[in-house]
Amino acid sequence: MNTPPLRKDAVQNRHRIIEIARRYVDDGRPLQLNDVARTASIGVATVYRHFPTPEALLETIALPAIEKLLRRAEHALAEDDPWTALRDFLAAAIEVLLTDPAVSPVFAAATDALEDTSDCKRRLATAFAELLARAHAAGVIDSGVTESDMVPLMCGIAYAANIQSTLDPTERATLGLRYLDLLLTGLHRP
Amino acid sequence: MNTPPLRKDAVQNRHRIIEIARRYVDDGRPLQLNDVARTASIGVATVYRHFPTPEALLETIALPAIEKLLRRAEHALAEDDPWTALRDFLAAAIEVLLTDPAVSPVFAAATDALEDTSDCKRRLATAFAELLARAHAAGVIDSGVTESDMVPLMCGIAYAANIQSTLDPTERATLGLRYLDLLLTGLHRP
DNA sequence: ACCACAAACGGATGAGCCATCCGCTTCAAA
DNA sequence: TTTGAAGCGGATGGCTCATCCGTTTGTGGT
Repeated sequence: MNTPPLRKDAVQNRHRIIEIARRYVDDGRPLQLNDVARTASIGVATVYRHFPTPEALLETIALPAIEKLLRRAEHALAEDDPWTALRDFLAAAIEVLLTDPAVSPVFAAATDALEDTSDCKRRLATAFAELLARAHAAGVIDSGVTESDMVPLMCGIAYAANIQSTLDPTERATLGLRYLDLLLTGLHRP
Repeated sequence: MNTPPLRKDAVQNRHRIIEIARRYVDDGRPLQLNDVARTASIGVATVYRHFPTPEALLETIALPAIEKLLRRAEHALAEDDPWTALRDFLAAAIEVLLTDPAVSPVFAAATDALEDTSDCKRRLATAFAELLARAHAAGVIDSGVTESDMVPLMCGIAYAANIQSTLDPTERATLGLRYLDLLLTGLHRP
């Protein structure tokens, strides 16, 4: 099931595509494969061969940030106080969502283009479910709220902060953290 | 500045276009003007003449719902208790946002295609600002939250509820109201 | 060093969407 | 009924998308 290693010109092209694509998402330009190919001075077909759809490319771009978030979740599991653990992780999540524009579309998407993305999201969901379960067990959070509420709610906060298109990314992140705080006040049972 | 009345064949076409377009948004299909024209058995140019962009058509579709919301806001201003007034209005807003798929993109858009839309949004903002000011004056709401927070937050809640693409519109509305409740718990100062 | 072949490349190309332009039709005021 | 302005429609050129296939390039074996 494992694929043979890529040829060295292929890996080079792949990196170049990812590098150019990263600029596109950072600048908020739409990720059009033809366009990326031209900018990268690489044949269209090459880009399509590496990334069959814009989503696949976007997921590749977003993966490192999602993996980072996964590590944060696992790290949070080491924290003693369940509420602190949950809150800190959620703050990290908001920060990632608002800092890297590639991430939120990937979380919002119903289906994933890449196996890696699904894996990572699944593991993240597991870790987060554990964080939430501990908070529930300790009685520090509204008993009605589930894991399948939290992902959309986080995306919703990111969305709300992102609508403020006049603000720069840093300000948006701050705003997002404030919104999170409002929500958490609503969820917290001291 | 006021335009001459439309010819009767023109108004008929206009209605037909709106009627077809309404089906498109209700079904979640993308609102492509060429496509709408073909479905309506009307020339492409006619559609483009009435609605220069998809946004203009969408705003026309959404306007009645937004006007309804405006009336709800004005109605809420008659309510005595500032918190009840605010809460009821926000609940109505969520309900509209989640019931009519045309509305949230119009609110999320940074600029409006139609003068009418801008007018209506502006008046709604004014009424809402008044509701919020009363709540602040009565000290029943977090003092830091402003009107320019609330619109995005409402859109965020709608967005969060809409991500649950497996649910039907009614269930999504219920979910949205629950999310609103969580947020309001965080905002309320009894 | 060379060969052979698989892997990867690139761009020409056809399919499909968008929106405009302009010759024709229809309405309504006189 | 006439007349001209308002409205109509679809052919069309520009643009994006993604595939196909002839050519090039890297690699493992001799």
